[in-house]
Amino acid sequence: MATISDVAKLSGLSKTTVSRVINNHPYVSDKKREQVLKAMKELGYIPNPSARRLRGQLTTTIGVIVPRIVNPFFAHLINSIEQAASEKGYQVLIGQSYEDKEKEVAFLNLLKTKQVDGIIMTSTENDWNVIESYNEYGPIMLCNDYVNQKVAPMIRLNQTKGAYIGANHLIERGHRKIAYCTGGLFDEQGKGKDRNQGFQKALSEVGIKINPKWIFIDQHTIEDGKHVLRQILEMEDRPTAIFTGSDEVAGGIVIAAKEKGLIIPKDLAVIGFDDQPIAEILDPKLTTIRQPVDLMGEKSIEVMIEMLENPEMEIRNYELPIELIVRQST
Amino acid sequence: MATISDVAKLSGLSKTTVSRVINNHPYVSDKKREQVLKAMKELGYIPNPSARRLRGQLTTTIGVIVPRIVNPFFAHLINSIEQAASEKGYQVLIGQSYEDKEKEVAFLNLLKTKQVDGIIMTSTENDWNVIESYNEYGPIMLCNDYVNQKVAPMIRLNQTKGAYIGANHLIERGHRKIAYCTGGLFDEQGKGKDRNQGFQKALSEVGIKINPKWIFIDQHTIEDGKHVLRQILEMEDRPTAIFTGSDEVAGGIVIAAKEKGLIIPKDLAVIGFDDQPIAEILDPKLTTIRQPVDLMGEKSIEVMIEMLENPEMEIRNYELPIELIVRQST
DNA sequence: AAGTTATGTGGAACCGATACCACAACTAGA
DNA sequence: TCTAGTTGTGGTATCGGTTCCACATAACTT
Repeated sequence: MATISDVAKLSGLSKTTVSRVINNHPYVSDKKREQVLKAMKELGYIPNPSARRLRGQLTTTIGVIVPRIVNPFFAHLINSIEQAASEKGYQVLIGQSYEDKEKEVAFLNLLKTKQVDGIIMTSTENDWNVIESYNEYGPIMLCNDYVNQKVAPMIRLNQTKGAYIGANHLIERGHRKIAYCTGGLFDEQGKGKDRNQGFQKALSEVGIKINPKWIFIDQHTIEDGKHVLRQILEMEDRPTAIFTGSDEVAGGIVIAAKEKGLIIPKDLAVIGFDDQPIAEILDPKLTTIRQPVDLMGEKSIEVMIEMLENPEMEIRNYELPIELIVRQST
Repeated sequence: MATISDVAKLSGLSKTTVSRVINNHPYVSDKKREQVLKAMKELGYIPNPSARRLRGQLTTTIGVIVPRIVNPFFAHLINSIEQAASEKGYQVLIGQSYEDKEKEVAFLNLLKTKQVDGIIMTSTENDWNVIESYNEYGPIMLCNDYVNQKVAPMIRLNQTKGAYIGANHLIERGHRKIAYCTGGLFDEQGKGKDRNQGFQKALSEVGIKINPKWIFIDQHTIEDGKHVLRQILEMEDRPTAIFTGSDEVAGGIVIAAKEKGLIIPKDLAVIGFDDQPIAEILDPKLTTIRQPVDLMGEKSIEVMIEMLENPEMEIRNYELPIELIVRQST
């Protein structure tokens, strides 16, 4: 592998001049610039990122933490972040936390060792005070998930509103016995709590009391959804509609319901969250709450680069529109 | 951020000794090892990977190229590779080629600059002679996709057999008018060609001639599948069954067919490929050919590490089982 | 007892880039 | 014409590790 010294030697110039050409510094004559460029091409030279990272500050790499890429929502989010980043000349380093605190910390350490310039977190496992301690090594921001303190820039959706319009839609369809599936455990802060609030608000506004038996927590996958439906079938007093925190769980419910001979939405109305591809694949197609993934990615990169260029930037939240997509499952 | 010198100073020893402790070298007395460990903990020291990469050889990082992570098949493949890698103490660096030759080359360059120890390619965009030129900088292997020369270790499935058993299944169900969707263009080598052969073999064995009007190339997405169905509907002489190169295309066909009032499998039998989650979500559930993603990931890492440890290793192919999953769409 | 070999430690060069500093040459203003 | 500023170039220290080499001491051989 050719090094900067090889290029310097071949072009008959110094390493400094070569470095200036690489980095588009001023004060290099056109003639020597040409010489360097020619030598670089001839040798197939590529600067060694390790050396640059070690010496310089900027790595032009942004880290993105997701819980798991097999979740299509996050796959699409990564995708949109990467697209936006590459337009700005940044690379993206993907890390999966697998919902594990230690894995998350391991990834945050990339900031310490200057492997990435900044980190976009799409989920948080550790408490904020743990994460915060890494902030001195580089900017950290949140996209999708959030904490309810103004500690870092956040790209967020109004989850309260999302859950509210979803629940409201069910109420407008005439339902009063509404079940609720959430991904989090009890979620003292962040997405889960806000959705809970939106859901509760919609119901209490029309005087519906929530039946605690119809609350399902820690539901994530299609399998979880199937299991929820089975539980519902065993109840004497069954809900007529169900609000879920993800299209996958909703999908599981729809699939299992059909297997058991239920008609959707007549026997059970189901509403999802995210507007993932699965929502259109299901039969009946899923009514869901759309999260604008592409916008989220774009905005994240925009804000991240702003932070990188101006570390003293004011911390603020960016709220993106959330929208109800009515299809056939309600 | 603490450096090795800080640790050396605090423990009252030399950088050399600290380095030996980090790397588990012999010839360090227990007493000094303890001192170093204590100092490391006290400072929250983490070795800087850039510095290690720059000087040393090993990066304990393996690169994986996929076309795009939003394709669930590849998301799962990455996932299984990452799981296996992390068990062996390796990290994984994910690169998306977006089916673009230049992006693929850019990723291969990580090998040149010692950012990764080796690369696992799950798809190939460039000709092998382009890719081969990077082989001198580190091991390259193929997983999923392959070329028909014994140039690099390959983890592959017998695609010919896969297509053969799929087509055969349709024939056994009584179909003689069978359409064919493939992902590749004309695919002079690799997966596409082998599948074509398997498909042709099954048909010609029972004396069926292929109708060129029923061959659809370059089909990848759900949308593509919908489009294929519309084309079929416009034909005077329609196929009664269709073999597709991916569950997504098959899914699109199923969805569009239902919209047009066709009954599957009565009016049209559909068979997919990959056994992705979508196969079980669809209604009717998709008959498909399963690729053992978890096995593929495990085996890839096993072989990659073997290559890293023994560069002179014999090049061979590893064939994994492929299997027909019969559900409701045929 | 003298000569090997095994064990333990530190100094310093080195990996490949960047950036500070010194200096040369040229341009412009007074 | 002289000083001050602009433009262009190279030498060298530096980033944070690893590794070669020299050297010291302890443990075995004959």
